[in-house]
Parts: sequence; C-alpha cells; structure tokens
Amino acid sequence: MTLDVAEFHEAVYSIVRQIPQGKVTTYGHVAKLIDMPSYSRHVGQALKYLSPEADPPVPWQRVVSSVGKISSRGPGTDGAQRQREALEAENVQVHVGRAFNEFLVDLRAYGWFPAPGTITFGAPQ
DNA sequence: CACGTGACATTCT
DNA sequence: CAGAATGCCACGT
Repeated sequence: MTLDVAEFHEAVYSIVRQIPQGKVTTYGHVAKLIDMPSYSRHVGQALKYLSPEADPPVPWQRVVSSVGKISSRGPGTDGAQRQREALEAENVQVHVGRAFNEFLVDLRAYGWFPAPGTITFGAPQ
C-alpha cells in the first residue's frame, strides 16, 4: 500500500479522531495502525502541520511519545503546557518529570493500543 | 546534491 | 532506570 503525503495526513487525522476521550496513544502506534511502522516521526509532522481550525477537530493532545512523555517542542513554546492542560481536562493524570517542563502520562493506565486492522481510517485498505 | 533536523522508536550500556 | 547509539524518512537549507 502506498500513501502519498496528503493521504498519510488524512489517515493520521482519521485515527487520532478515534482515540477515546481520556485515553492516549503513541506516535509509533499510530504509524503501525496505518501499516507504516517506521513513519513515527511523520505522524508528529502531520500533527504539527495540522491547522487548529480542522473540522472535525483532531484531539492531538492524545498522542504522546512511546515512553508516555509529552514532547516539549523546544523551550519557550507553550505547546507542552497546553497539551498537559488539555489532558488533565479529560481526567488524564499527568506527572511532572525532573525538568518542570517535562510531562509524563502513565501508558499502562491510559494507553489505547488497538491491534492494527481492527480499526479503519479514511484511506482505502 | 550533501547535510542537518525533527511533536520518534528500539536496542544496547 | 537513565543515556547513548542506531535506524528511520520527508523537508528545508
């Protein structure tokens, strides 16, 4: 299966929209769900390029790294902080790591990892 | 066209 | 368990 950039982005958004409220998943797993396991970085790219006006909205805050860490997006930016608040608003416990700007989510408690193939995503299978 | 860079993952020390 | 080392692939410079 070959997905061009636009299709890839659509697939990502489609899946992220299916993450249940109060749950989180990882970049890597989203990549696996669209059958492109080595494209984890591009999942992040897709979300970064995502416009805030997306309709229906894409709950990007429900995607974290494989160790449950919220990517800081560099010092001076408030992205991580906003993501943390969005998650806490859904009753997801967010722990603070060593650095005060480092936020961690317990994947054992809030992780959402459906097996590939058990869900569908816009793009043709 | 070579190189560095990422909202990353996995494996090895 | 924390860090370093690799692998990865689209993009901008």
